[in-house]
Amino acid sequence: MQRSLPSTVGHRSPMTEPTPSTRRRAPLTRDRLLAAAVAIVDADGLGALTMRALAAAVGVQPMSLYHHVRNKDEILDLLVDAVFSEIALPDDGLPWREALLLRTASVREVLGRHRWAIGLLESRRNAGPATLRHHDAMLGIMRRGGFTVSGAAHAYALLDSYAYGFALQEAMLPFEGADELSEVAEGFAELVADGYPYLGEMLHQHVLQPGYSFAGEFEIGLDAVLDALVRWRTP
Amino acid sequence: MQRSLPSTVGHRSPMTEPTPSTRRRAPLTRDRLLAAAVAIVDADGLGALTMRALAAAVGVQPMSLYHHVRNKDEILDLLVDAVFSEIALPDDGLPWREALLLRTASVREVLGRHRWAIGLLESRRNAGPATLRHHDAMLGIMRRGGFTVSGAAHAYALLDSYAYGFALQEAMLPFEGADELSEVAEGFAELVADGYPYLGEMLHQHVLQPGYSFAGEFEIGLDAVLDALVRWRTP
DNA sequence: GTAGTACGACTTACGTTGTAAGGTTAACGA
DNA sequence: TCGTTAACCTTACAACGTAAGTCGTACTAC
Repeated sequence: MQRSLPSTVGHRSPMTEPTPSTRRRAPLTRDRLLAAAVAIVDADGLGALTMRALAAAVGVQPMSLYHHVRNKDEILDLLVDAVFSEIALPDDGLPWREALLLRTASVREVLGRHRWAIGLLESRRNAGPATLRHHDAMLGIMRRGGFTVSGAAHAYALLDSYAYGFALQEAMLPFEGADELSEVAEGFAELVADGYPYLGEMLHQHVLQPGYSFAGEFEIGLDAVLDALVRWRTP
Repeated sequence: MQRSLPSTVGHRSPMTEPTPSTRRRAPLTRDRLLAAAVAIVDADGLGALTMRALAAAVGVQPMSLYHHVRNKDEILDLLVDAVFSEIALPDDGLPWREALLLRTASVREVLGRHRWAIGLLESRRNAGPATLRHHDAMLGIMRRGGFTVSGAAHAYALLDSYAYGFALQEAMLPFEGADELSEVAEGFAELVADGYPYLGEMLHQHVLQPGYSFAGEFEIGLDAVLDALVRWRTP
């Protein structure tokens, strides 16, 4: 803003020379937007994803983003779809149990890599193309694996409930990694002594044992879930 | 600071007569705050819970809230703990399977009643007293039911993954109730025809059948999960 | 009584957010 | 040459969380 006008805002800047770089850069696509958005949330969490920050990341002014997405909500939808597109879908040839195991482990891996994703899932109702493709492929694996239609519905609901819920619990953990765990555990110790006997037992006889990690519970539970699915296959 | 300085903003309002009502109302407690907060989010969702809205609901100015809570985050922690305190904990005398079934159904019921809760869980790392009490009671049920310590850990992780994940999936559904469902389904029909054969099959042969509701999947999956737990009991 | 003090409310103000409204420029088709 | 259009920019606004400070009241201690 410059000196001339004293009081009025003077929306007239000296038009900071058309910034030749502005004119020559690639014209910004939804894909570039999305990639930048993923980078931001991966690095600094969902809270860091503001329209201004995103604009800065791709080198434009905030309002320019609205030429490529309807609003911030649409960006969040794109993020969710991007997450689904990262989940590995096993080869068609694999036996159903192995296929489901691989892809469900992939769900956990992807949700762990993008720890913001679980929080987004809850609020999104608009499934994107990658999401639909993913669900269709999963149903295909189960149908070809001998599950009835309603059986596949039951199995899929159970499997994904487990995967999402596990990821959610990991996000809720008050610690991250073994060192933080022992910190938290110490603080708990006395608190637990009076009033929470079973939590204390769990803490000392299981959680604080060497080699423990909550992540390890995942395969144990997944194995049990997969075993449970057979009831919905045609005999 | 007082009158002398002329140019400063003059923080001096004519002191709108002490509002006798102000002086006579009950002096606002964390509990009243919490109740008002729950009412707001139940009615209009998490987005409607602003410090200003909450203040208005309890009849004070926004900043007065900070005498009772450290910041908004603490309110969210209180909300989560309030949710846990609503989950029914069955009598000690019940057989473990029945007890786990009842309380897990209660989890779903409570998370369904407060549909904002799942979204909050993910971001909260500070377990409140009701939460700790709840976990302790659950572990107690399992330990007395014959589960080993590590077995109880496995079982609890699986059971809650299922419960949370199911609630999360319910929150993700693009429809709510049977009528909205058929709306969405119609829009899907052609989209599904080309490209998503298994989704189409599921839609027509299962989801669109009379009497279908995703909620019904809950007990089906829960039964399977409970069956799977026995492997972690002492023989 | 009267002074001291702490509590619980209030006011003001700041920086940040998403985005509505409209302006400017470069490229293109006629 | 002159629209038209796409992509970008500027300004402005209401709503947010909350820092900082003010003030009336009620409970104490003398």
